[in-house]
Amino acid sequence: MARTRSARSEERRADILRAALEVIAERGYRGASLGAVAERVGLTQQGLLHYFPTKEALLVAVLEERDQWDTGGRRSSADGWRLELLASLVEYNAMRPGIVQTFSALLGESVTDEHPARPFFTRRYAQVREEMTDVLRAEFGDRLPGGLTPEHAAPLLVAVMDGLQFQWLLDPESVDMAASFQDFVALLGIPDGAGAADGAS
Amino acid sequence: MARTRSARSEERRADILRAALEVIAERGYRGASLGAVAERVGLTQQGLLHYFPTKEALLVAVLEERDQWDTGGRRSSADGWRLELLASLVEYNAMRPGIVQTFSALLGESVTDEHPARPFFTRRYAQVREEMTDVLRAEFGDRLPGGLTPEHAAPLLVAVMDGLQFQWLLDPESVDMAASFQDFVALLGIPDGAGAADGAS
DNA sequence: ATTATCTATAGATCTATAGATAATGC
DNA sequence: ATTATCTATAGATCTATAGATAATGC
Repeated sequence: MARTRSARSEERRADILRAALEVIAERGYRGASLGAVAERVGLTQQGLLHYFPTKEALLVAVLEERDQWDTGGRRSSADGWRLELLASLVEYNAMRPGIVQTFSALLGESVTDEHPARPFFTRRYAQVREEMTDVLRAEFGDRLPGGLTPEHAAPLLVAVMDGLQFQWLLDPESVDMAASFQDFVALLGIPDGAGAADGAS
Repeated sequence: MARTRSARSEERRADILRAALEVIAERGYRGASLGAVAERVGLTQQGLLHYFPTKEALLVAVLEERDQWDTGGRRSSADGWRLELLASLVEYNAMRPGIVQTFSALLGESVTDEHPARPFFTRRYAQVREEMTDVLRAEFGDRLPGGLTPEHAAPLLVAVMDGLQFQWLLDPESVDMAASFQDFVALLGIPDGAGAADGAS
């Protein structure tokens, strides 16, 4: 029943999503107006509603795209991922402040009551913690060199990534997100202080 | 010239600030309306503006109060604080989801462009990292047992606290904020895996 | 025919200003 | 007098609906 959309339409939708990411990065979801997004793609606000019938539908599409972006580039299950590869993801993110800002702003807003992104983030974090747990267990077994179990390390890993993003967005000059994450990886993965980071911050 | 406000007025202001914290927790700063705050203290929106002349002035007052709350209860300098005491702060926070939600929402919003809380958070995080560094150096010297320098450990400590708050707010059943933070402290402070956490998550 | 856009507009809000009136404090 | 509140209201937005018109795809 889901008829295929024309290529032209698909392009438009992609343009709108791109614009929405930008506007949300600048003003958050609540602060973003459909008019501002529409303007960026050369449409009226009502023209935009032809593609996404409500503001919330647009948000959902943005979140879905993210989901795909996150999971699409990756092999299905835990294998193929390594702790070490996470570090390169963080490095990659450090080159895309726009995207990081969009999703940090959405994550922040999502903790407020009845925010439409809240169920998405709740689900997603549960899933990410599980995946991380699997990744760590595959790599290290039931106990990491640093002493934690995979179950205990997973939420910390996620917390460090998110927390560093906020500090870095607020003050990119003072926070080296990738280097700090490496420090944390060293802490998890290396039992004694031998290989701990030493570079400039 | 700054005349002392009457006790009655001071009380009203305190009530308004309390109400503002609640409304911001529920809807964020951008989503919070002066009318909603006013209603909670039994004033009209215009009546509230007698105490705080603009919405931004109210936000600033909320942030200042936080600053005082954070720094007020504490001895001035690094000494007196210990890594271990941070853990009890996290435990304490786990009992006050409202406050945590308010400030997590504000932190999240603040990464958007020109958000009025942005300079506040930028300044505050730089300061907190410095303080943490001092605390760690006072306790451990130039190298923590886990191998990191105080400068490297500080941003991670802050990141873990913030990141865990988001996960916990989104899903309090699944995330034990205090226990996870303890896990991290163990990682920082204990060289081998001997004392690493083992309790239920 | 269907899809893409536009104009017009209803209906909600929201912040902030102006100015009146009631309550308090010397 | 000064402080605390209120009513009235201007001026901006914002989302979403209705319905017309232009462009495309069979």
